[in-house]
Amino acid sequence: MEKAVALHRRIAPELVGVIEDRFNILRQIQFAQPVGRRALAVALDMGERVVRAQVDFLKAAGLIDFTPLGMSVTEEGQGVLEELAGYVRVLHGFSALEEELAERLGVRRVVVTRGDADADPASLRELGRAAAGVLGGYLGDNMTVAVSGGSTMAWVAEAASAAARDVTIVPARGGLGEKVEYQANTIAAVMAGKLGGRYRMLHLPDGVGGEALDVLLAHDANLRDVDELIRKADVVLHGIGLAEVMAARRVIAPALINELKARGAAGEALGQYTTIGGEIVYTTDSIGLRLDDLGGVGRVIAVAGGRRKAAAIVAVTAAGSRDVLVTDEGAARAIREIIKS
Amino acid sequence: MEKAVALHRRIAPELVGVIEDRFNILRQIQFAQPVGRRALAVALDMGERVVRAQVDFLKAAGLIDFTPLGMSVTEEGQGVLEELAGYVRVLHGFSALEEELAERLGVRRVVVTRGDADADPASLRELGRAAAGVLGGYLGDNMTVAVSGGSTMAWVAEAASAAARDVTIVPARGGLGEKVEYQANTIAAVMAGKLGGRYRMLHLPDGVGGEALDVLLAHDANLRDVDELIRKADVVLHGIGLAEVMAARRVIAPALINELKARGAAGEALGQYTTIGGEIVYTTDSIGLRLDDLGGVGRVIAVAGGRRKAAAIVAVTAAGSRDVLVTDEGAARAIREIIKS
DNA sequence: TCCTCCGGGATTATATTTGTCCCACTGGTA
DNA sequence: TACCAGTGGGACAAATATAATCCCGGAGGA
Repeated sequence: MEKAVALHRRIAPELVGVIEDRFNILRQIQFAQPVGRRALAVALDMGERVVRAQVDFLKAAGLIDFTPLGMSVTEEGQGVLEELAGYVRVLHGFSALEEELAERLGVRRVVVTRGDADADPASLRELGRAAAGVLGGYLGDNMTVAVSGGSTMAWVAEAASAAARDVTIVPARGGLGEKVEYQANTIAAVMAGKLGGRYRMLHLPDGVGGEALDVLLAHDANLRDVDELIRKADVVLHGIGLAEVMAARRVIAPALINELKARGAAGEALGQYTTIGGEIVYTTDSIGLRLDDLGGVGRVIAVAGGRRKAAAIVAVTAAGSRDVLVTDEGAARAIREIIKS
Repeated sequence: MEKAVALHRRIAPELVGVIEDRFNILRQIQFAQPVGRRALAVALDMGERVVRAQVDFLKAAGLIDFTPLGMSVTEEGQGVLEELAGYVRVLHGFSALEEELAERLGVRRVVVTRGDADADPASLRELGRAAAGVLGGYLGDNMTVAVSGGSTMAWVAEAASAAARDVTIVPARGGLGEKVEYQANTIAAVMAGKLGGRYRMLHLPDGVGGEALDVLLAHDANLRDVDELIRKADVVLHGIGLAEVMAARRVIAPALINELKARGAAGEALGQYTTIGGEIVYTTDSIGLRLDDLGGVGRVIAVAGGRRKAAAIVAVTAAGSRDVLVTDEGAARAIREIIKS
């Protein structure tokens, strides 16, 4: 059954709603039988004509009977209803989870994909595809997109496809010295390629702060230019990291790790470390967007998968990423466990 | 998977159509990749725009890739394709069976329902519903429908629902003295009630033939009237009986049974017994339609289920019932075994 | 070099869905 | 008895989705 549902979601997602509608109608009829078309429409908050179309179908399928007193489910309909309940439960699994997480995390929208990035790295591909789809939905002509680094974001860039013209991709924040293919600059370039747009780079060494940063900004027009572009981005797409993992990559690792641990940092995003309660406890020196400074930008889309990242996701969404969260089933279920308590 | 497929067929038949289309397109792409939209449309015998809509969907779902050389299936698409193949195989089970039987039996159309009437009498209900649906498809205003007797036909009558106005239901042939609820007269009346039409009766005692029949016809205007109506029927709906079972019900049973056995009678319909080769070996005395005399009427729909009836179905379709056969899975598979040899 | 076929865009024609009435009828109620 | 609320069914215009049929610039192959 699960296999069939997964296949259904994959190959004909537009018909998920049809099955849901018919299930709801059938259930409502069973609940209130004998009931009329109009009463049904009111109870289900659907148009009378829509209800009618579905109800005519159910009648033709022999699942309900029409009498002058109203409609009632047949014996066969009863049987189908029970089987359908199981199907819809599976079908609904994710959307229920999505709604629950959206509410509990205070995020506008949550998208859950199948799998668990920790258990099966291949599911990152699907996560990336889903995030790319969300991005496509928000993208318009001449927009600017700011992207962070990370392996997850690399998959998003890979899966992106053109949905608008003349987009500009910029790194969301100054560089973090890791594998080049996971750096924000690289990801911006790859994504620009996939989207058929332009990209700008942010050549900023790691760990530059204070006066040094001021000097750099004063002398580098390009840097100022890109920084300005970033702050006006229409869409920000960022990954979420585990605090300890991200900290371990930095030059000042030992000292930083201890400090973060002492302060209870759980997640990292856009150069800032935050506790599970949403308190920001450390900010790396750089330019560009910070997690606590997303006021000037448009939509913010966070992407992260794998159950190990659950706490980090909770932390980052609590601290500021308020629009869309794209995650996977493994992380989603772990998040639910966390926020339950 | 089987359960889900059955559920889909029941609750969202349009879903299976969509899935089939997308499966066919995906398979065709895999077969001919890289291939263009137009070439696909020709190969699949579909409109270019239709192919395009589906292909756009498959692209958005990440199952195929577009390149200037044409479309090709992605790795993910490959996986989905394999799962889909399993789904469609289950789905197609019946329609493949239907087509095979239609061809081998020389019948225009075969409809197979789930179950086996012998193993599970409840499946007769579904058989009846399917037959009623077929009937509804052929029915028009002011038409005349001739129906035979039998328990199967009783279910058909029960499941009938109005699809046209001013229909007249008549018994297809003079009475056979059995349970009143299975007599053609009764069934005509029930069906007329369900269809909101009129019915005519054929009050003819069993086993009346020769001179006695002539005398009756000469004196009974109603009889002549109904007989004429029957011969111009637009749709004939009849059951199929096992030769030995039907013969056993008759008054002259012992002698008749032996004779039929000697002549190799397998099936009975409309008062005539026929061998599996289609040769009619005995005709009961009565008026109305005979199996070998369906020239003047419109569509002929035969309804019978249960694997024990397989040979009888083969016999009757061979003898003359040439339009539609509605049967169940049990009978259908048994028929396939018979006609294979 | 041409020439075919590719994906994508655009426009028009056609179906389908949807909202919104009305109608005749039925069962319960005053 | 006469009503009345609620039923399924019918009808029709408006809105929307779908389909047919072009055309276009461009990439590969001959």
